[in-house]
Amino acid sequence: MDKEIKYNPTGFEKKWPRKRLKHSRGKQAFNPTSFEGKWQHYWEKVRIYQPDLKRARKPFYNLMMFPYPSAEGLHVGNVYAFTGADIYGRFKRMQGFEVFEPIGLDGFGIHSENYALKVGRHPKEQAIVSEKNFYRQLHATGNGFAWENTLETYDPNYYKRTQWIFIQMFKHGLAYRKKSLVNFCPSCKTVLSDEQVIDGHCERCKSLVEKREMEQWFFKITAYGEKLYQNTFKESFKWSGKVKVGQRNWIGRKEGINITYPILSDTGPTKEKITCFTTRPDTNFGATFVVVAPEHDFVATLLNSKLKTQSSKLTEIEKYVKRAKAKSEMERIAEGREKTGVFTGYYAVNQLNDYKMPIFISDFVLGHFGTGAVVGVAGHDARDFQFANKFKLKIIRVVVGKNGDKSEITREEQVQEEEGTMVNSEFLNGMDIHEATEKIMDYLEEKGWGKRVTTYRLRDWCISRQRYWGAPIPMIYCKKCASTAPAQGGWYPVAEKDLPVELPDVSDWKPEGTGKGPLSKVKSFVETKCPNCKGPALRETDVCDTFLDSSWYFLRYPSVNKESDGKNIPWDPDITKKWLPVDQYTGGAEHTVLHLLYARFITMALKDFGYLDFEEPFEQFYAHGLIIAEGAKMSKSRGNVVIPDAYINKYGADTLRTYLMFLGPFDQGGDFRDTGIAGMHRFLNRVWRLGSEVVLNQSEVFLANTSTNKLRVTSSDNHRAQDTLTRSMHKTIKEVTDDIAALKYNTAIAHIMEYVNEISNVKSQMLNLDLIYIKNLLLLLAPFAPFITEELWNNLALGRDSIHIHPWPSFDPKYLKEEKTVIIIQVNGKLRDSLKIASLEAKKQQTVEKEARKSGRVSKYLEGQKIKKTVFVPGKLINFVI
RNA sequence: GCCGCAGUGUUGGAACGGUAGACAAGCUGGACUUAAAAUCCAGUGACUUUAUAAGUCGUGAGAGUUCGAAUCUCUCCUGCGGCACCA
Repeated sequence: MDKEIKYNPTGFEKKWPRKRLKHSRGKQAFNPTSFEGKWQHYWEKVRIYQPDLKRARKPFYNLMMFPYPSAEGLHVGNVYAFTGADIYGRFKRMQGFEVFEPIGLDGFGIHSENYALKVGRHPKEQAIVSEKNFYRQLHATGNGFAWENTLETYDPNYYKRTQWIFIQMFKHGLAYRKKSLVNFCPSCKTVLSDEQVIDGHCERCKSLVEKREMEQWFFKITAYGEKLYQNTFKESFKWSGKVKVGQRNWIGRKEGINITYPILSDTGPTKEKITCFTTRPDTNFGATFVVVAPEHDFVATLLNSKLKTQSSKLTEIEKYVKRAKAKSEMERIAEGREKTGVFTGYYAVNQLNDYKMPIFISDFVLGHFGTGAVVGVAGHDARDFQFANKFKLKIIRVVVGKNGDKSEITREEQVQEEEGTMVNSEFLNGMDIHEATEKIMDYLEEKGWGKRVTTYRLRDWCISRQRYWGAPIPMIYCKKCASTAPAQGGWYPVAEKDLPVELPDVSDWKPEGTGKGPLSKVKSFVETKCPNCKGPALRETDVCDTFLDSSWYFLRYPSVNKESDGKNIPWDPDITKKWLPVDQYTGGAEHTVLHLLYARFITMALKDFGYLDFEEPFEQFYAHGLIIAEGAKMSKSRGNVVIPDAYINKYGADTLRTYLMFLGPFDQGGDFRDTGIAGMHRFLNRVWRLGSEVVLNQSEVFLANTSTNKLRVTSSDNHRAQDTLTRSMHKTIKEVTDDIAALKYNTAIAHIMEYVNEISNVKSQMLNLDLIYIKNLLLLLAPFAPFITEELWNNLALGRDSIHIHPWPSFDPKYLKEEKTVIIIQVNGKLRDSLKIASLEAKKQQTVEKEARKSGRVSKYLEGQKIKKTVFVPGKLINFVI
């Protein structure tokens, strides 16, 4: 316990604060606006939130997801997220860690550009306006940000490094161009990544996404699928459970087997083969058909007549494939699950039983999953059944479930997808499906008909955007080199010394949807020299997905003020070694498969390139909850977006912060209400009044007992009250410390409130209130309400330095032990009475039992009854079973 | 359909298998005030009642484990979030 409670005018004057203590006898009204600005300014001036990045001994990197600035500014959801993260950082700082808590703006990208479009301003001009507004608000919320390390993704000094990362990806073969069906948002007029398509709609503007065949830049995230998946199971990977599960689901790892079947025509064997991926090879004796996706190579083989097909059949196939490819996402959804397809005229041979399985083409099979071909087992897969039913294909039962039903499968409800025992499967008969799966896989591999494989749902990250407001992709295309060195494809990265490829300042920046970005119209930008042959060449005119900007920003923050160009990498290696990986990352769960996956991928890649020595960027990730308003998610269209400014002006940032944290558990969010915030303001006002009752004596400072019956307080009253309060204080320190460590802010605040109530209760029995009680109250409250605690700390001259760098209070366990313990008395598990006895006695069954029987409330139940059993929990309860 | 999370007073929410409803909000009554605000005090799960006291019920529904269940197990219902024609 800190003993420094005496007022020390000399030490106090020297360093902190400059303002002279006012011996305010009269109560000052609680007026947060009168001091919040002052402290924010002062904290920055004396740099209490600015750790020594080079020399820190106990570094703690406390990161929160930076906001995308747009629109009207920060909303209360941002304040919620940042406050929750900040409280943890402040707690760590007071525990002696050198906490680095940076903030910046994710201002590049479609979100900000769409807003600029809406308000009719150039994105660059809008960025200046937004930046100012966001930083003003972020200052006002009272977070302990390292303001000397801000970054903005649209700053050329930042995005030149984003471009550098692109180049490294290209050089290491992880960035490539590919023509394929991509997601296209007709409203944003650009392509999107799979992760940015939510339920077939654009993640940003909610428009229905179309499929278009276009050539785009991709990042080979699939190369890291296995690692991205496996790392989530490591014990050191301390992330919110649902985010972990979300990542795993998105990656969609599946173990199975690729089975290769020879292809027959009507006339006999061909040289062709077809490979199907399945996770259920155990059912393969029941396979009766094969379906391939319209994009499958086999279809091409038919269309280019490598394999002969009747001309009428060929026309039919051509028609089907054309229609399937033209189908938009919208039409697919509209069609539901109704199965369509066309028979190819060829058969695949199931070599297990020589069954001739007709080969169909159908768009329910996805070209990009597995091998793009599936083997149909209609009896044990609902989709296969639907298909077989429609095309009148044979259905064979090979598994009998728990219900023992061995009948023929003729209706969809009978399809047996669960556990069971094998039948009609020769050497597998009688085995359970898991045993059979292993057995058949061994068999197929032995025969050379199949090979065990792992597949992933995850697909490569489409990085190109046909927009203006982003980092230009730093690539150059040379037609001449494309013909002389076709292996390179004619694409060369911009020389690193020429970075950044600056985004030209143009007036014609709006997206057109032609498949090319606005930069393609800027001749002076497009025309350049080939880095290879020095001849005329053309720049790439697409810009990077904004998620690339945010996939590495945490690497940059600690190095913001270091040029670190000696090593030619975007961060200082020594500083990075000291601060990374991030110790604690806090953000919204909506980024489960977007930002978090990309950031992990980029980090892994950079590690493999040798630029980093860790592969997971965030040791701990905490997903906070969502703040809703009037029972619904905040959105502009609903008109229920809560802007914090008015509340900060009216009640102060402390009230808003503490109120938000008191709403409920931090990972659950809550509903924002005006009545609740007024209640929190009342609480802080009580704290304020407690702290304002200061009286200076000659050598001592204490809180005067203002109660009217002070004269009647005896010294034994005083002693007893002191004792009660001391116990309460130590208990509160323990509870609040434990709760903050577990991010249980709502209960931490409740415990502080209880403590304040306790002070109020016993105050009238005390001659004066020792300052230690107030001091610890302020320390516990400091992470939640940084301004009011600092102001009172200063007014009461409680320390030489800011409260926010004062050591966190500790508790003495000896005060946690109560002298008397309450023992619960139960009869048959029902509460009948309670007993307050000395703690030592409470551990002895004999004494407790004797005392318990004395109780009238208990004895009336025990009378005339035989006690079968007595359960005694020392120090807790006694239960008579009759 | 699959996976995850949740369901407790009027409301937000507390409760290592051991006093359900901490702490708040709201409401009711009272004190102070010319009045209001602010502040302070008291009450506030439902029901029975002989009502300053005693008792019964009560944590989405039902079963189970246990001396004892909001908490553990199973089945079901509802809500939220994620994935979804993924083989």
